[in-house]
Amino acid sequence: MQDAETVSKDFIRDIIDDDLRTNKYQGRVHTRFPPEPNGYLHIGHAKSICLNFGIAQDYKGLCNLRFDDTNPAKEEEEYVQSIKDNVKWLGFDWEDRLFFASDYFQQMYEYAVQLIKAEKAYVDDQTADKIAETRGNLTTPGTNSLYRDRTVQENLDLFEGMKAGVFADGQKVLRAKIDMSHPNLNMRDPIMYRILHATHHNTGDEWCIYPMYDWAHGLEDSIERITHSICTLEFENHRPLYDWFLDALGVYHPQQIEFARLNLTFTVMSKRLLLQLVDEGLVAGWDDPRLPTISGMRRRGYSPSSIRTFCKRIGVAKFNSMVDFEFLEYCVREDLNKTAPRFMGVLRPLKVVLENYPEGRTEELDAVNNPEDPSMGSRKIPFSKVLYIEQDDFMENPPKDFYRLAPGREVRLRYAYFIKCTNVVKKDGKVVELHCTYDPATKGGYAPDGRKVKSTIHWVSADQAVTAEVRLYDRLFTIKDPAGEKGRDFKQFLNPTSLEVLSDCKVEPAVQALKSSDRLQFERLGYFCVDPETTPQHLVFNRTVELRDSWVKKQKASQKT
RNA sequence: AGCCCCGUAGUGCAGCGGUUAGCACAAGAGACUCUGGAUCUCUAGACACCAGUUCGAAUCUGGUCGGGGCUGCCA
Repeated sequence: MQDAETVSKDFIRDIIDDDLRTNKYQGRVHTRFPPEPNGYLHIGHAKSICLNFGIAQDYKGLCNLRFDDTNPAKEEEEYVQSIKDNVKWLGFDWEDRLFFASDYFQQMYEYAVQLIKAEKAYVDDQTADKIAETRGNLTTPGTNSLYRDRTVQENLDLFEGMKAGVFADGQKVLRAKIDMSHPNLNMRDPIMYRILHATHHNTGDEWCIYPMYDWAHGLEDSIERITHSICTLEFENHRPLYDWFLDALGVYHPQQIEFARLNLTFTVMSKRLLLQLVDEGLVAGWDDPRLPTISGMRRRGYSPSSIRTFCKRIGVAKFNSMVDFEFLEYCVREDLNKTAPRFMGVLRPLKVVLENYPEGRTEELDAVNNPEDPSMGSRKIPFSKVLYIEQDDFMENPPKDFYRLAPGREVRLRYAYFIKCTNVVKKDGKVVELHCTYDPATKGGYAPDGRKVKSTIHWVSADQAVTAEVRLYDRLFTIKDPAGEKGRDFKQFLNPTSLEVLSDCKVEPAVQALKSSDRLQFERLGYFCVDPETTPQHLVFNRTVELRDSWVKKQKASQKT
């Protein structure tokens, strides 16, 4: 499906329009998505992916996938693979433009030599502590390093030594010579290279000096002839540095543009915090369906197009915002409503015996696969004397606005017959079985006498029912902004009931034809998908999202008053 | 505190000197319905504040207030 819809342009596209008008980049539009492979991508990254690849599509330009792998201490091959998978799954194609910052290490090194020769960079022997100390702070300027005025030759020799591995980690750094009293801290002689005797996922042990983000990123963009380098707001203060390096080198100079990152209610959106949840076993892994990771959402049952639509609709701006989780849910429901085949399944079964239905008889009834899309056809569902219905669909003493099944009440079984409850079987005060009568004249769900029922409920024939496991997910946290509580550990806000496993669910036999990751709707319950752990002997479904439920909403509203 | 960025319904965005300030979600009411789903209709709800420029300001300017970012050899 397409996500085309009329959305007005954002400020970034306005800038691009201007640049096109003034022919700033000879009509080119070239963006990039530059993740660091130090974790799994999340919905916030999806926003950036949709922005960067989306702009390239809109303007018939190009978008590169580039791994910003300048820190071997944190980066791993597993992450590279997952990121590639995620971008592809979201529906974007980098074609032959898969790049790594580490591919440019040699060229960056040569650029650094160029800066040294121009007396714009120097090797500093100070310790990390000393460098931090002499940087000054928000209100007081920093002070110059006493190694700041080394000769070009001395710097060249030392830098070569750094590269050759003659120094230990932290013993020396290469710094840009800018201004230790600059009001922007980032401009106080920022570090360009640090020594790290670590094995890099891509370059192995070839290098023991690694470039810092500020030095590397602009070069990567410049080398790839990026036109618009789009990043998040926290890099705003780094833009002067980005510009300074490229100007000092006199190389091709893209434009950095910053936008606000996505925040979602009831979750956390930081790789560091997500890593904690995974490492401490608080969730089942990076693809735990409760996580806002792309892999987690995929396993939860979100479709790529629903995520793309969401990213498009939230827009892009320059102020920090917090998007309601419900909005994401709205986007999946909207998509799945049109695309997911319907089935019947009972989560918490309540046995129903039809007293007047012949023993041993079975019928095949017609059911529509998707009322929103007739082209999806129909299927047969078995019907017999003993059925299961949802426990929630029966109340012994119902309030008057409950219009499902109750003693003496008649309801419709979807695609089947009208039934009326005649008797309630209880055990230890708990309802364990219902006796009902069915009206043979209402086959297919219509009464020839035109009488109406208040509600239609779902059911499964007991003999043919397949037992399945269903995993119900709820929000991972109990408060809107768990990471925003100052001085408190976000983990104390974890929702203890974010996962509920039901192991005795009864589903109609047709679901056995579904494959891993297939998405579906269990009528009246919500959208689900087949978990990868499913086997023919043991079906496992994940609930993606519930259907909107005005009955539940009503109940909650009345509870409050 | 210094520097930078930003303030439009509950939420997310649009509005680019003249609009009854628009859209979507959420909320409320109703219609329809073999999913209390979907769909349709309607309702309520915002320019942070104060000056100035202008015939005219949500839009331009200055100030006030409020929010965010920055003091890693992370990105």
